[in-house]
This record gives sequence, C-alpha cells and structure tokens, in this order.
Amino acid sequence: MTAMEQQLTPKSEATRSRILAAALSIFRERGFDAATMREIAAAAGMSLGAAYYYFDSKDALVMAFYVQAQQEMAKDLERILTDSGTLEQRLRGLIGQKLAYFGPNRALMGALSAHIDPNHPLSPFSAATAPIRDRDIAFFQRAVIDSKVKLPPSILPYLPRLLWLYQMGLMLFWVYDRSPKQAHTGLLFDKTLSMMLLVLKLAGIPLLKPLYRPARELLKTIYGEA
Amino acid sequence: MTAMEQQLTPKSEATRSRILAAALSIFRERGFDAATMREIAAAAGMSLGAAYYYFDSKDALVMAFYVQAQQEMAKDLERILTDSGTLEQRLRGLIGQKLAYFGPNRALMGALSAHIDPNHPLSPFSAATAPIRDRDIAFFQRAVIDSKVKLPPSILPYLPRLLWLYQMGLMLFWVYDRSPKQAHTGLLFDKTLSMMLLVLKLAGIPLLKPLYRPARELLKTIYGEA
DNA sequence: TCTTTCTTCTGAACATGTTCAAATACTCAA
DNA sequence: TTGAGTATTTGAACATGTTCAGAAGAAAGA
Repeated sequence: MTAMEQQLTPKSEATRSRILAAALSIFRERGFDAATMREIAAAAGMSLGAAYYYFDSKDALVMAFYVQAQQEMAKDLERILTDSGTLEQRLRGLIGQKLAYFGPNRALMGALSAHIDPNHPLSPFSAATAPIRDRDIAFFQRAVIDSKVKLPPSILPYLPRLLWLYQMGLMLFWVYDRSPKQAHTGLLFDKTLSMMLLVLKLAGIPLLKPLYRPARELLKTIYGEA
Repeated sequence: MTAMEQQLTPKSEATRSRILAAALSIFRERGFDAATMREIAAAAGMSLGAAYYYFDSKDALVMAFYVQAQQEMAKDLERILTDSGTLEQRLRGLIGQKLAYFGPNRALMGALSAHIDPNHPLSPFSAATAPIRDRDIAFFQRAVIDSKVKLPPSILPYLPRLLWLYQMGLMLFWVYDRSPKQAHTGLLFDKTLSMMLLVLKLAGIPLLKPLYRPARELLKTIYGEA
C-alpha cells in the first residue's frame, strides 16, 4: 500500500505526525532543498526507512503539509464565506486568508509549485491531487453560488475552476515575490481582482453576447465538457 | 569559469557538440529523466567528468539545446517576419514555427519548464537566461513594431513581453497536451490568438481610455518601470 | 500461552547528479 | 626542442533521495 492511502491507524498516526512536524521544522529552518531525509528522520527519532514508510517522497511531506493546512483553514474559510456577502468580499477573504496562513511557510510553497507536469502525482493539476484540488475549488464554487454574477449557463460552471486557477497564479507570483512584505503581490491582487470583477459585471450586458460562444469553446478546449 | 560562459575554443567546441548530440539522442530515446549523465558521457566517448566540464548540469544540456534551436530557427523567423504583413500572420508564423521546430523534442521541453523559480539559473525568468529571453522577445518586438496596433505609449512597450509570456504559456500547455497531435493546443492557439487580437483592436477605441491607467499600473507592478 | 499474521521499523544497499584533486594533453615563448 | 603554463580529461569520492529484505513488535486466534 502506498503511503498516501494510509489508513488512520490509532497510534501510527502519531508517528506520522511526529515525522511531518520534524520535517516542517527543518524545512523552515534550513529550507526545503537543504533539508535531508536523514535529518528529518533523526529529528523525529526514527530511522530513515520509517520516514518512507509514512511518506512516499520528500515532496510528499510538503503535500501533507498542504493537506493539513487545508483542514486547519477550513473553519476560517467557512466563516469568511458566510460573513461576507459580495463576491469581491468573499474572494478577497478566501485568497487573503490563504496568503496569511501560508505566509510563515512561503518559501516552502515553492517546493509544491515545482511540479508543473500534470502527470506528476504531486502536481496541483494531477489526477492524484484531484480530491485536494476539488476541495479548494469547492470554496470558490460557494463564493460564486449566490452572488449576482450574470454569466450564461454554458460558461458559469467553469467560473469556480477559473477562480481557482487565478488563485494559483497569484500564489505562484507570491511565492517568488521579492518585494518587501510581498507588497507587489498585494498590488497585483488588488488590481487584478477588481479588473476581473469588472469583466464579470460587463459580461452580463447583452452587447457582449457574441463573445459567449467563442469563450465557451475556449473553456471546453481547456477543461473538456463542463 | 562556469561552463556556460565557455569561450569558443577551436577544437573543444567539437567535443562540446559531441556531448550535446549524444545527450539529445539519449534524451529522445529514453526520455530526460531516464537518461543518466554516465550514459551520455559514455555515448560521447568521454568520461563523466568531461560532460561536467562542458555543461554545468544535466538541465544545462537542455538549455544548450534551446539556445541551439534559437540560433537554427533565427533565419526562419526572420523570413516569417518579413514575409507576413499583419500582426496576426506574424504571431501565427512565429509561434507556429516554434511549435513545429520543437515538435520532435516536445517531451524534452518539459525538462526546461520544470524550473519555475526565477531564482534558478535555468528558469526562463531568471537573470541568467535574460540574454536568451531577450532574443526571443526581440522577435515579438519586431512583430509589433510596424503593425497597426493602437496602444498608448505607456502600455505599448510591455506588449512584446506580454506576447512572449503568452507564447510561454501556450508552449507549456503544448508540452503536456495529451490530445492526438496536440490538437487541443492548436485550438487553444487559434481561439486565444484571435481573442487577443480582438482585444488589441478594441483597445484603440476612446471608450476604453479609462482602462489605460489601471492597466499600466498592473504592468508596472509585474515588470517594473517600462 | 503459543503461533500466526499483520504492521511498523531498521539500516544497508542502490542510483545518480555533482564535485574535485590529480593526470594528461596541448600551446607557445624562449 | 623544451619547459612552463593552460586546457582538457579522468575516475574516484560524495551527498542524498529512494528501495528493499528482513527484524522487531503488536494483535489475534487457537
């Protein structure tokens, strides 16, 4: 059985956590690349092999961190969704929250974005990470669902995925943003978000109906059938 | 002296080529990951260390391939620029030509796109690859230069870089496009290109002047001062 | 309690990218 | 031609992610 699909045994879960915690601590201290699996195992008081019993690879540790973050953040994201009414507030809230949460581990996120190849199991676009991705997308789905966005039914279903993609792009920029306190990302977020919302508003006017068809074709090409 | 900035000594250039050729042959045959530096060196009739004398790393071999491709393609790209009059024809020509050229090595390009981190010397966005990138961008510069695109002077200078970025995105999609003969990329290219040209046309009308300011701000955030 | 089976853990072994000190080949001034 | 200096080449050594056969431990049945 691959480590990913481990059943949550009573005590082994603790060992797993111990290894993950040790890994994160070392990652934060020395950076992902400089950290070695031997170090991590030692810091967790285990042998090298034990680390690999629980995690398929070094990168899998980072993915585990992401999954953990996703769980820990869920409550906050829920609250943001219920507390805020407009789509803008919700998007600002969701994405802002994530950036804030991941802030202390910003460099670590670089290790995740390293896998662009959608065939790699740890890529954000892979089949293997579909459950994680879908959980993320679901929040954007809910951000959209009772908002006043006027899009044709042939396009609307793609919106959550597009918003997710937007968020991914923004976070990629953020990870490598070297401006002080990542101020550039802040500006970028601000400007692109309001631009996007403007486009969504304008998309409702009948004048732009002729664009629906090509837009839908484009989306179908990228994502396949809705 | 790092292998990248090697002076073109008379005979050593041949050795370098031999190693590069052996590498490419093995990459194409067995794939980038499966190929080992020992294999490559052996195939070139050299010892392992010799390969590292000429190339800083395994990835550097792929980058060398890209540089070589850039040189070999220059003539064709020139011709496309002079032969075609409209911006659309030129962009279709330039990008189409690259896709055609890289076609037989499509999988190999995946090794290049692996480095998203702009701090990594082999990233398409790094300072180290600026000369290569600038050469690429110059073609888009020339594609734009005497076209009838009506953009304000505060935005126009960014256009070549944006077109380059568009091309990079398209090629990334293409590298991992699993549809037969990469038909999806073809469709995507078609649709996004005409969409983009439409936007460029519409951008000229005075009605959209209020968008100039925010657009410029956005570009400044991403690229810095023009 | 003894045996069997499953889970967890160990550490040696492996593969491979990379480095490096030293050997060899080459160039060129004297 | 010769010797000094430089360029090239070698192969062993290293670091580290990963694998794996088997040891140790825990659980369950008899």
